[in-house]
Amino acid sequence: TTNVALVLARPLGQSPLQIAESIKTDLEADDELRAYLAKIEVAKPGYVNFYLQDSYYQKSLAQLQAQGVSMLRPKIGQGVKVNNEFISGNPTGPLHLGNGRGGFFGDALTRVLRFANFTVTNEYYVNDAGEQVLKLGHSIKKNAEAVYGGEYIEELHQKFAQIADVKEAGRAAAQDVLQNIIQPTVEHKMHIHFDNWFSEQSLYDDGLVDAALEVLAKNAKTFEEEGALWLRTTDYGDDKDRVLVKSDGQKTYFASDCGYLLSKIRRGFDVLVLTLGADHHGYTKRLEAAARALGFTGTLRINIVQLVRLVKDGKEVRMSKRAGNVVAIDELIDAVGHDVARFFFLMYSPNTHMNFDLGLAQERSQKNPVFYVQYAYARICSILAKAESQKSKIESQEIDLTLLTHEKELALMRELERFPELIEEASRSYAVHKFPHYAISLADTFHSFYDACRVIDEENIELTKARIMLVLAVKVVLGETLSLIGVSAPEKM
RNA sequence: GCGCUUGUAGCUCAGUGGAUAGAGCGCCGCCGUCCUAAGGCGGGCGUCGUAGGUUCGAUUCCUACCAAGCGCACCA
Repeated sequence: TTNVALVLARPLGQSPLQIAESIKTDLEADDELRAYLAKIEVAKPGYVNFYLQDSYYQKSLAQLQAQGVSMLRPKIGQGVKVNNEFISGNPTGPLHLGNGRGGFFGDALTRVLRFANFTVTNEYYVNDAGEQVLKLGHSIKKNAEAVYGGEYIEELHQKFAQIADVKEAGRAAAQDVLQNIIQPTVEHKMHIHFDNWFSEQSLYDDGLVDAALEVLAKNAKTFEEEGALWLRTTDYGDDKDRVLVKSDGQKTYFASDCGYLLSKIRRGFDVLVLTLGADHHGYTKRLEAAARALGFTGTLRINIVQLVRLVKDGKEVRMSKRAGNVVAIDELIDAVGHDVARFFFLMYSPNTHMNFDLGLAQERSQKNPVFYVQYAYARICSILAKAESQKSKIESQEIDLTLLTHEKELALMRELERFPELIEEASRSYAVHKFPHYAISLADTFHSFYDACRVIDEENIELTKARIMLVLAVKVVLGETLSLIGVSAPEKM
């Protein structure tokens, strides 16, 4: 359908219906279109509705069968290098639910972009250089300046409290947290692979922070005031200018960020993607400012993921034995399972302030639509397995797809047709939450088809063959959709 | 005080400058010789937070207000 006639009414000074009619007349005269269109209709205020012929969908299905999933992959990412940085939780304790949500989002985004032929590097920024390492040191030494608590601090206390220097103790502990808590959680619990664990300390070791300060000074974006060095971020819409080097000569965390941005720029990325928790949204302006001041001319996309509120019996839960004052993502995954946790987080648009009811976590997991989707996939596999066992009867070269004219078959083919445009749209808008919704919708259409149309019918071998081809196509697309969001596609349930 | 985000069905959430605003869950009823009933079919009278504005048309854009979350360091 198109509303173009409504939009054109004013500039053309004609009535929408008049314009719609003339569009209809023109298009109906087009021989090429006539091959695909069953009819064109003008509706009430001025819509033009197009009806595709069944043969269009049948051809499309045959094409998918012949070319496989690669035909669904848009070219829009060809030759574009993307750096996708996400989670980047401090190495001072377990990852919390907000990290989890951002993690699943970033990972799914990478999967979608890669499917659309972008070249993506997944990166985790490890804040192993700053003040928080010192805070961790104090915490494991349990002295007056301790800030972190929880079971893991006990363990770190046992291991590293004897190290005399606080900073050294903090470094050792941070390394331990990264290797024994964060990385296992990310890789084994969340099923996320990072190409790069980028160390903040390495920026100093490699001179990138100083290099960034030089570039910024050269671009005349810095100034000195009250003994400190500032970046004029207000030139780029920030509320206030930001300090790079404090009056005591210490570089700020923001200086590290500038070094990190310079590293990404020098590595030649066309697109820089960052996903931040909503508690860091105040940084977006200064990061954008820094990137531009450093001379970055590519695309910078900062995604803000709203925090997750954990609720139990209608009240917010904050305490966790494991992590101290937050609930750890690995605990949640242990409680509901990876697929459920992932699907649940990914279903919601990043700017939804979502509530996760822990009290209903188990129950919710039983009712989670992920099972509905996976069940559709398992059903497909079951049908195909049975078909395989009767291969001799249904095997043949000629498959007549024009037999697929049932209302439910056409509905299913139309649903499949949505997938390619969804990829394109999502790789532009980063709206990855559309995929869980699509998966539900496709599963829904399939279940309905399944109920109405028996696939394997020994009385009607020709129809059986055509339907198997349709079912195969659904398997490919549904399987790909699940793979894009990182949820498993089980052959049996 | 300023800024960002959010306010849509009982609950959790999609959605759109346009045609009767959708899904899941919950609730009610029906469907079993047959490829997995973790399924299907039917049942929704919603002030799209409130009030204005722009528009032929606003739930969608703008302004104000109300409510919620999060920010506003020479912290990280």
